[in-house]
Amino acid sequence: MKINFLEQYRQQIKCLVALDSIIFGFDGTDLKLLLVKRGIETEHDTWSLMGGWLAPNETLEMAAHRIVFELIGLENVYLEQLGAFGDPTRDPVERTVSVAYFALINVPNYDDKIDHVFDAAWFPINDLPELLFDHKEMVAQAKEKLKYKAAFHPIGFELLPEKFTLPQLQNLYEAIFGVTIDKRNFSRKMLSTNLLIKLKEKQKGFSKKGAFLYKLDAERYKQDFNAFLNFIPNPDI
Amino acid sequence: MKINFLEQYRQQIKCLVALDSIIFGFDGTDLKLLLVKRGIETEHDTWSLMGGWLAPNETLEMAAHRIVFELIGLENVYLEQLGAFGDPTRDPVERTVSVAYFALINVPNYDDKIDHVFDAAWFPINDLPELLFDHKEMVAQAKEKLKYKAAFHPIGFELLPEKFTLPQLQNLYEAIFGVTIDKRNFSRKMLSTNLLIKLKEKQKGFSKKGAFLYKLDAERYKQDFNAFLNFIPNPDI
DNA sequence: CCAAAAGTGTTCAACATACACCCATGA
DNA sequence: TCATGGGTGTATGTTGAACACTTTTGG
Repeated sequence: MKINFLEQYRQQIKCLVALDSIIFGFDGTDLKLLLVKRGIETEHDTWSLMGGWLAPNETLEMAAHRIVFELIGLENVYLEQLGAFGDPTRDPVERTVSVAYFALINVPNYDDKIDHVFDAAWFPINDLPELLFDHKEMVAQAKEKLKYKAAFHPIGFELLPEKFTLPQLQNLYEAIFGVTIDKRNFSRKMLSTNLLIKLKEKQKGFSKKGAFLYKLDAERYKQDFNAFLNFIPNPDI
Repeated sequence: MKINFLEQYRQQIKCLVALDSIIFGFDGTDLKLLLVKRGIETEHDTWSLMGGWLAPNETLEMAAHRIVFELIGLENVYLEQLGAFGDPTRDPVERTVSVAYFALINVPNYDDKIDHVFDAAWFPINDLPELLFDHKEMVAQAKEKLKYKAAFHPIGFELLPEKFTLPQLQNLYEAIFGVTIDKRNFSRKMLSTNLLIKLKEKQKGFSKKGAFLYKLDAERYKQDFNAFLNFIPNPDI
């Protein structure tokens, strides 16, 4: 039973290891997904997640960060692993195991950068084009995971600019969970977490009255990784 | 920017792809983990998760099932992906990306099979030996994920025999979440799900009075993948 | 008869939900 | 002045949490 252990390693197949990132963005109203046009001949009209290859001496997470940076110039985005996708038929060119990550960014904050990237565009989360390989399945899983996490953790704030209004925050949660929420109940519940600091300024230009801006209480945000909301309607993962 | 796409594939490094399974078991009282002694010379005294290599033409999940079957003879276990672990230093022999799965089984149901497997043993979940590579981290993440899932889904039942008592079920939840639960509140909440069918038999031999046995309502169990319990005390994942 | 585990109800507090009107402003 | 979106309070039902005694029976 016990064979030479180097032999055991030598006999095994090796796979290409790819990284694909599902990048969620929020523009204050709608939840969106950032896609790129695949730069290879056979699939040059197909939209795709941000993908690239694992390099020697980097961790999976480092690779995911590097690829997002190389493709669209974004650094320090919130990235979290979704899982590995390894169906032998998923990439017709060669057997590839892809590790998917999802990222959360605020659209207006980065718009100038992304605008200059050729063949990258935001799509409404519920109206996506055809996607490469098994990327559709990856997106579906990422949406579910986002729901789950957002129900218990304040990760939703990663999607917002530094200063935001309560109606924006409510739009975000409604987009994530695909529900409508009573604004009175929403504001009471949200403010009761004490994670928000009300500013003196108002957002101008969108509504006539203007809405008060809030920012995160950075201290509490770091410590309070407890269950804090309960908007999750039907956690099916 | 657009280079030949086959060239793009050819330039990349390839990695070994391993699968490691975290196998949780429950014996009616304690939550346990199934480990094997690593069968290679350099590490022959180190305990390890159930691991093996990805074969050509199988999916990741098929491979994980095959490996669990080959090592301990178990089929049709509940398996769910935990994620990929790819630190370049995690396996000192050669660069390996490992995809971890966790499994839930009922200990007494399979004890006869596992007893005959050389170098496999159950360990209490809170008293584990040193583990190979990054397996300790994998176990830690699996415990967190188990908490999360068990809070919303009836997956806990995978760990129980077909017939079980309410005190057993309560022990299980207490072991998963590391808390104590009031038995009156527990039984009321659990029975209110209508997922349990009370049998006429009692469990004999453990307590003097004997406890009524229950079984799952298979119909409802399949449909009712909704939030159904709320024992989750502090979901930190 | 006694030790050990099983079983069972009530009260109180906290939270979720439902619901409607006035305010501020730009056009 | 009016249309649009922002902001606020209350009442009701549900749910979670805390809490102690009786029952059964093997040893």
